[in-house]
Parts: sequence; structure tokens; C-alpha cells
Amino acid sequence: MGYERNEAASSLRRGRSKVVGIVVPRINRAFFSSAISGAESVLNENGYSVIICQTHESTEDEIKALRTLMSNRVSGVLISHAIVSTDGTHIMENIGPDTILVQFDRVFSALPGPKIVSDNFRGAYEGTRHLIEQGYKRIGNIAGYMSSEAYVARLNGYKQALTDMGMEIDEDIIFYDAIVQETGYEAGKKALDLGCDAIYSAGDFSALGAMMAAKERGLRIPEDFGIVGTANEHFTGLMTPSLSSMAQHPYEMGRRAAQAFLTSLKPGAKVGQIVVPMELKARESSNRNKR
Amino acid sequence: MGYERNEAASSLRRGRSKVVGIVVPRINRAFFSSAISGAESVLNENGYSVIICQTHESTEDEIKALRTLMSNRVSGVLISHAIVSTDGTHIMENIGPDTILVQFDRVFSALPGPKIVSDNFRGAYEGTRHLIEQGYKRIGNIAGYMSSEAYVARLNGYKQALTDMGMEIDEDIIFYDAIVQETGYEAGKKALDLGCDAIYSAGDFSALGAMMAAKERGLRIPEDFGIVGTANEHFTGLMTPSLSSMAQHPYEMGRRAAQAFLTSLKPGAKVGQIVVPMELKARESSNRNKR
DNA sequence: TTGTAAGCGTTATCAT
DNA sequence: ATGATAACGCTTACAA
Repeated sequence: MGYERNEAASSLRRGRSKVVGIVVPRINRAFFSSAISGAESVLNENGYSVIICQTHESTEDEIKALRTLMSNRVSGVLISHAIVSTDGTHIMENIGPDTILVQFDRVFSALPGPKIVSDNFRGAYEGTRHLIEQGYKRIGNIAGYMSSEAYVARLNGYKQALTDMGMEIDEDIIFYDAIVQETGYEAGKKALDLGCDAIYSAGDFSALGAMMAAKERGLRIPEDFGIVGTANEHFTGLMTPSLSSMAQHPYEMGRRAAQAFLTSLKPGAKVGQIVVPMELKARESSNRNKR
Repeated sequence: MGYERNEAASSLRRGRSKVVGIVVPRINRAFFSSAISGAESVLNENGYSVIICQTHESTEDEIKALRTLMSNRVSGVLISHAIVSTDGTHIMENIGPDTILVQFDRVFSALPGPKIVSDNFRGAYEGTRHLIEQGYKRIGNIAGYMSSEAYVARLNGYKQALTDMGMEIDEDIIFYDAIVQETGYEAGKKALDLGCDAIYSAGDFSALGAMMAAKERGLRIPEDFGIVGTANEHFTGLMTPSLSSMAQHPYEMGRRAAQAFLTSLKPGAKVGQIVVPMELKARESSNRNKR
């Protein structure tokens, strides 16, 4: 009827806006843009708009984003924290007492509220076991930052798989803080120097770097050297050889995060931790038994 | 001083919120997420928040998104329209008279306001000329949807290059409405049947499909068949052979769109069309003169 | 059931 | 210059 609703007036009166804030390190990262996409879809269906903030992996920007969202009186915040944020106190200090906080992917388990995480332990476990089953004998690990619980879980999954399959854990062939292509390349070279014939990497870009290192030494993949990455980035299926990877389900995780927010809206309803399974995408880089 | 600003009250009073809406077909597409990332960066620096809406390539959702943004009294809208939206009347009908409208990438030149576009004509021209210079003799074209001015420009650039280099334009080897991998694959097969030894594609995914088709027939790339795509998607540099592509600059375009909004805020200031150049990334798939 | 009035916090305007 | 006041439009509580 030609009438146009004014959300600002509504928000002012109710003290809450029909808006949910999403805080991520970077929007233009496949994982996060898919998660945002999933969250936006279910929130829109339920009458909520979405404000996006990127933190550029800086704790300072994270605080700024939270402040902005608070002054917009958002009903909820879905957040995946910056890798450098080592604990969640700054989050608790900058979020309103009745703003619903949902963490996803990178979470602080000490903070209250719903958390949506990949089954990082199991994923890393399966990725590593897959390599062992393919006959690789000395499997290195490119680990991420130990400030992130997700990377800690992946490291533990890797270690557990080795133990369960009767292999030794050798700290020399675990490469910390390596998640980009360059650091993966360096880690790959060191791993080769130390006699590795395979690597499980907690990231795809670092796995790509390790593959470059192996190719550079003239090794055949997967015959001489096997690699499994993590995240199932789009490029993994397109390269030659294609890169095996533990797939996460970012779109689904975004949807779950949004749903967790919606159910938390109802008084009394409590959502705990939701674990989304990971899935082995076995491709050429680890398929020694081809044919 | 413990005081927390209420943007809702401010928006109500001023009739405008310090928020800009961004409307794109899909957030989780490399081009758009980078453009959003760029826009968000400059808007945040200037005290604006960003509300993101995806239209899923549907005109209906596009209208819904615009309505949501209007009820939030956003100061501006940065939009890249759905491919099926054939004209911009629905945009003009659903946007407030004093909301600043900025179009980017997919634009309707009939609509008023700033427009940020890639130099699609020049880009396609250079991509095609590059193939000719590499010695390919019969160059097909995978074109997109003619409802989009960007794809029309790319088609025209392709034709102009042929004409300028003294080659015939053959409508039989121009494949319309093909922008995804499957349609590119089909187009590739037909192109081969019709004697093409190269293809310029208006998209990277369709170029990938065409490459698959050529590989399937046992052709060597680039010796027997050359390919240039468009958009410089991340995977293009990682595949084997790597795919030559005309790069767009989405992050930069997002920044420019945001800047256009900010300058339009000043009364009297008019921003017209901003053309961002494209850049040839010549890789293996078209490099016949290797060595 | 339907209707009326007060008040949310900011900002523009007007009076001091 | 500084300070008081009214109004933005919606929601909710309360009255009819």
C-alpha cells in the first residue's frame, strides 16, 4: 500500500535492529564467502539483513567491527576470529550483554554461546590415515598457528593417526605457522631434506607450496611423494596433478550458524557446539594405487 | 566515556543511515567477493557500514534486496545486476530518489549515476589479437548473455580484432549464452567440429570446459589448440596447462565504486563512467612460441 | 477487539 | 557560544 517501513524507527523503539553482523578475517576467501553466503540465505528468509565486517586478521579491526555492530544494535553476531586473536576477552568486552554471539570455524571454546566447527580432529586423522593406507612411510605435517583451536585439533588428529597406525611422531617434520603457499614451499623443502615421502597439510595453499617443492626436485607425484591438503579450495580439483584435500562445508556451516542464531532468539533455547564432518576428497596427489 | 552511540536514533532523525547496501548475484564468487572486500575497506574507513544482499541471479530477489535496503534507509547502493535482468526499470522503481546509486561490472548504461566497468571491449580485443599473433588461424568465441552489456562489449571486441587483423567473422563459431564449464565444453566440441584451432572465451569456466573438450580429442595445448579466457580466476594459473586469461581488477573496482559513492555524497559532484583496464595474463594455453 | 498516546536517542532549530 | 526543545516513525502498553 505504498507505505514504506522504517527499520530505523523500529530499531530505536525496540532497542534491537533486524540485522545480524558477520565478522570474518577476509570476505574474499573461498571459505568465508561461502559461509557468508549460506548465513545470508537463511537470515534473509527470516527477515534479517546482514552487515559484513572484515578484520584483515587484526584484533584491533575485530574490536572496531564489534563496536560498529553494537552501535547498530544488531541482534546477533556471527564471528570467525582473526588468527592473531589468542583469546576471546576482547570479544566479550565489546559485545552487548543481550547480543547473541555465534562463533564459527575459528572459535574460542571458553566463550559462551553456539559454536559451529568442522570436525578438524577427525578430518586430519582421516587425511593422515589415507596417506598411510596408500603406503607412504614418513609423513610430515604442515600445521597452522597454535593460537587457533582448529589448527591444534588438526595437529592432534595427525598425531593420533600416526600413533594408531603404529608410526612414530617426529617433531622435526611438523612445520608450525605455515599456512600460505610460500611457507608451505619452505616446509616442503625441509620435509624432503628430512626424508619425508608424504605430507598432510592443514591448508591447501601450503599443500600447493609443498607440491611445488617436490616437483622442483623432480619427484613424481603421487609415486614418489604424496600430499593431502585441507579445505578443498576450488583450485585443488583443477590443478595437475589434482590435490587431495579434506573438504570443509562452509556454506553449510554458515547456514548452521544462522540457524543457531535464530533458535537462540527464543528465550530458554540453548545451542551448544555443532560439529560438521569433513570429507576426504581423494585425488591424484595421493592416489598411489591408481589403476 | 562508557557511552554507546545509537545509530538507529541517528538514522531516524536524519532520515539516512550510515550504511551502504551492496547487491550482487552471489557473494561466493571470486569476482564479487573481492569487489565487496575492496568496497568494504574504503567505506569502513569513512564511517560507513555495509549491508550485503545476494540476488542469486534472480530479478525478484534483486527487487527484494532493494526494498530491504530502502527500509534500512541506506545512503547508497552499489549494485551489479542479475544476468537475467534485462533492463534497469525495476531498479529505478525500487530505489529512493535521494539514494545514491552506483553500478559496477554489470551495468545498465541507461540508468543515471556512476558506473564502474572493466574495459571489456579492449580486453576481448587484446585477448583475440594475442591469439592471432600466436599464429592461430580460425578463432572461435564463447560469448556470454547478450542481456549483459559487458558480454556484448566482449563480443564486439572479439569481432573488431578479427576485422582489424583481416580475418573473417563467422557467426557459426560464436557460441552464445555459454558461461559455465559444461556449456563451454559443448561449445568447445562444436568449435572443433567446425575447424577452429583456438577460442577466445568471455569467461574462465567456459574456457576450462573448452580446454577439456580439446584434451579429450587428443589435441596438444597450445600447439594444436589455443585458449584465452576472461576474469583471471585463481585456478587459471594453477592448472596444467595454465590458462591464459584477461584479468579484471575486482578489488580495485570495488574500491572505485565506494569512492564514487563518497564523492556523489557531496552536493553538485557528479561521477560518470569509470573504465578499469583489463590485463592480458599470457600463460601456457596460448603460448605457441614457447622457447 | 480497536484505538490512542508515550517514548526510544539523536540532531536541527530556536531561544538565551 | 551554549543550552533547551521538538520531532523523526514505530512499538507497546494501556484505555476504551
